[in-house]
Amino acid sequence: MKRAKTKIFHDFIAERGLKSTRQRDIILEAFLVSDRHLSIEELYLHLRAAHPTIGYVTVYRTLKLFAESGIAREFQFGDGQTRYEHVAEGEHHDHLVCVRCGAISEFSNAAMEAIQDEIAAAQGFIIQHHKMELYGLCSACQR
Amino acid sequence: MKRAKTKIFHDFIAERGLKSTRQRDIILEAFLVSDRHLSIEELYLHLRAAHPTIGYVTVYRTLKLFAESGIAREFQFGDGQTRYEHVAEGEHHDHLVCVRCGAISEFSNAAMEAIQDEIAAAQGFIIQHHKMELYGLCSACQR
DNA sequence: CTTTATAGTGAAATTCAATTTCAAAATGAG
DNA sequence: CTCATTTTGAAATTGAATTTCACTATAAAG
Ligand SMILES: [Mn+2]
Ligand SMILES: [Mn+2]
Ligand SMILES: [Zn+2]
Ligand SMILES: [Zn+2]
Repeated sequence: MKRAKTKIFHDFIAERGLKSTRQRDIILEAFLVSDRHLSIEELYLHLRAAHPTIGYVTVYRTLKLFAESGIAREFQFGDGQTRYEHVAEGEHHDHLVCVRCGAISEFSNAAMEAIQDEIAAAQGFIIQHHKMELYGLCSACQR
Repeated sequence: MKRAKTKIFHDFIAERGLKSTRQRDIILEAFLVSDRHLSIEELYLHLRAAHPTIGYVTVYRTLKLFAESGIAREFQFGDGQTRYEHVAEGEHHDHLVCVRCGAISEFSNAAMEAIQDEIAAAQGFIIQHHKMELYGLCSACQR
């Protein structure tokens, strides 16, 4: 799946007449290897260890491109930082966010998505995307 | 219900040893009379017409107090502004947000809330609050 | 009706992540 | 290789949220 996302992004770059650069490849690799919901700052700091010359702005712009190309989703979990995760085509899940430790876990529920469609249909509304997040205490933080 | 919220807020003010001020009463009245999802800026500009001396910061701080007292909820619908709406005790609803005209409509669905509880229970997660928003085109914007 | 301690107000300053600007560097088509 | 175009990264800017601070208002006490 990492290979698939890499291809999707490279195709996107080609289609748009953009250029393939060393920085984009490095950022893409680091992003795909992570299984976290990374903020720009976090990914930038992580990269800086091995690649001190890559700038914050390049990480920022590249994550935006990932989202545009379809290999990433952008989130606001309310901690003041925009976060990104890589997702496979057609895949979808929502999140549980621990308000104490910040841990983020995932779930996917067909019944819930079906209800959303019903609600929208009832109001003649066409859904483009949605936000479904449960905030509270993860099991580890309940002690 | 406007009376009820006014009382709740005044009780809150009293309990916390805060003071009753002309500004807070004016802001409360304007807030309760509206049925919109107001940003700080919007409420501030609206108030300024009749009360030019009330400052933005006071509106900001007062809306925060409303939220703390339980008569208001705070939202981020992704347009870069924090929004507030007044809600009755125990009442709950979620939102449909039109990405074109910004219209916000509401819904409430017991089955959906029940599924949320199941999902959290399955992961041993304790929900404190949630975010459920459907983004897309309202019926008026589909032409 | 004072006095007085405490809270509130509003303008201005600050914060901070996001975004834009710009001059220099890199890419890749021809 | 050449050259038009894109990319990069540092620095500057933006904009909403938040804090600071000197002054004012509130209300409890006398
Ligand atoms: Mn996720
Ligand atoms: Mn609402
Ligand atoms: Zn936790
Ligand atoms: Zn609309």
